[in-house]
Amino acid sequence: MQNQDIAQVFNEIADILEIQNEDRFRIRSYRNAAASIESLAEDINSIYKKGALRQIPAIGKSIAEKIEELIKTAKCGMHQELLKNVPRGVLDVMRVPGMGPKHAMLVYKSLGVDSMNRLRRAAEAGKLEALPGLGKKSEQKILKGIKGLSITEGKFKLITAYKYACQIRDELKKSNAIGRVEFAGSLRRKKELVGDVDILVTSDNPKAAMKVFVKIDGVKEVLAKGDTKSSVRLNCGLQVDLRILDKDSFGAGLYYFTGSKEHNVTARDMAKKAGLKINEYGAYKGSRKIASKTEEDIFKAIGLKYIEPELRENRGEIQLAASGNLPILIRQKDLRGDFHMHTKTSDGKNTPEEMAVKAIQMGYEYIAITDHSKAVRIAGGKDEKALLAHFKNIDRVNKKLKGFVILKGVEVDIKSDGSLDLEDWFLKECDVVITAIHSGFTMPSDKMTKRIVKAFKNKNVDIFAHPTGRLLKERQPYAFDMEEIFNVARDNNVAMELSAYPDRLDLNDIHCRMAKDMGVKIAVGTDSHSAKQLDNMQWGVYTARRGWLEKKNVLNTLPAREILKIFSK
DNA sequence: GCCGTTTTCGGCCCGACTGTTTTCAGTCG
Repeated sequence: MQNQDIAQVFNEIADILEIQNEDRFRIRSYRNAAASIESLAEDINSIYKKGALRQIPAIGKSIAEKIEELIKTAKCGMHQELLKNVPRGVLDVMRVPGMGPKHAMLVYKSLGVDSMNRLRRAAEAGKLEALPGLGKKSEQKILKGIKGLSITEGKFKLITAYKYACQIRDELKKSNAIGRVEFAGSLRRKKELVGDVDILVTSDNPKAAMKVFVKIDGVKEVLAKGDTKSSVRLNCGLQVDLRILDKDSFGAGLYYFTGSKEHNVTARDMAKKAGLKINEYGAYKGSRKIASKTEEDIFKAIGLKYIEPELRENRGEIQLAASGNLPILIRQKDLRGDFHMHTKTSDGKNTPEEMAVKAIQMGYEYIAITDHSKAVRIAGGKDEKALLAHFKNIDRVNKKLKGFVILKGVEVDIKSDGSLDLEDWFLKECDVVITAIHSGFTMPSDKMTKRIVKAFKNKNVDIFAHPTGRLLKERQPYAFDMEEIFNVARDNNVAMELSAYPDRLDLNDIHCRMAKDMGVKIAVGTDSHSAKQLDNMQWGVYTARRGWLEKKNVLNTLPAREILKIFSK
């Protein structure tokens, strides 16, 4: 049982308790526990072995016992009992927008609806309309909701959501009815996947502003329209919410709607204990408003240092903001180079020189060119001899460049037995050796761990690229023991890559934080296959910031001569 | 069910929108 599996059990328990109309605070406890487990960096099995379950936030006696039961038996008695009353299909039904616990129970009890299919059939047959509390409009909304689920499968990659959000922002800015425009929600926190886009604006004429919003090009349907809030769905399936805020309380609203929900709850709770109150209109002492204009004002009023949006996940940031010990997050301008990219020598589109020109424009001092090794044939991987010729070419380009250097590197494949795809004598010639897995993704965790450890023991290896191999919304990460790999990486001076490639973002935020805590260095690389893709660095920086990384944790903040010293080991 | 620098008992965030109602419940973020 992995962290995610256990979190899911507690979420299902919460769902069923909600359907059964149980005490809402008890329900929240299970939800909090699930969220807490999901955001753990460490494997919960090893926490259990250390006897430290109770030290996890939101885990008390009762839930700790259930975790133990799940680890030992892969089942939880209470969960099984609850599922006897409410089939799992009823929980699926709750994923439909507009179907909450009350309606789910209603359609189950009265119509026997226990699956998404049955819900669709009941709605199509007009059976929902007749139920108390539901009507024709609800039925239509539910039908639409079911369709929407299958189209979008929920979430969008950050880069995709950002692209749409920027288009809408630019349209809104053209209108006279709209003043300031800001993003909020998970988009502003730069989560790797975004469920919907939140946009906040000021307006002297809210009615006109809402009219502009719902008529923007690309809007497929209007889900809700009010004086302060409207929601639309775009043709691509993405939901966009617009909220109109007062100028005087914009900061309070921005803070509130940026979330996360868990962060807000903890911050409000803390404010409350200090005799204050915060809501989306301001911070209050009694009935007197003491701050509202900017986020900075709100933080100051409740006695906190400013918390960057990427940190607002209730992972300890509020406590550190209170004591003034927040990390100073890395910024893109701290980066002096990019370690991971391909050229025409393997599967890239540009030459080393073209890559260098773009990198110089970006203000970098160096790049490493790291083409594929021969085993990755599909990507035009090359052998030692071809790569040496390619290095000679890089030498020629380097002579032309002033104050900039191209490091000679390779992305060498780790074969299934853990050996590397190129000879040691060649790897010694390289300035930078990246290693990565490109095949045999399905081997069991212990075998995969051994495979990676063996590769790390090769003294020439500097960086482990896209460590988990996951592709967002496409491919699950392959299994290995992250804690052991981090230990071996630290002891052998191997850096872990944070791939800025927008489909990868690998390591993710939680693993970045774990690496930082364990003293493992991170190298942010774009894995670019064209000069233009070097711009993808921003997505890596966002994930690094979500992972609490500071300048000192990231290798490519160092000048080239220090990098060469470290990589020569 | 969890939690504790006012508490081991008594709290636990709260406002907007919708649809179905005749003053509000359900859902959402």
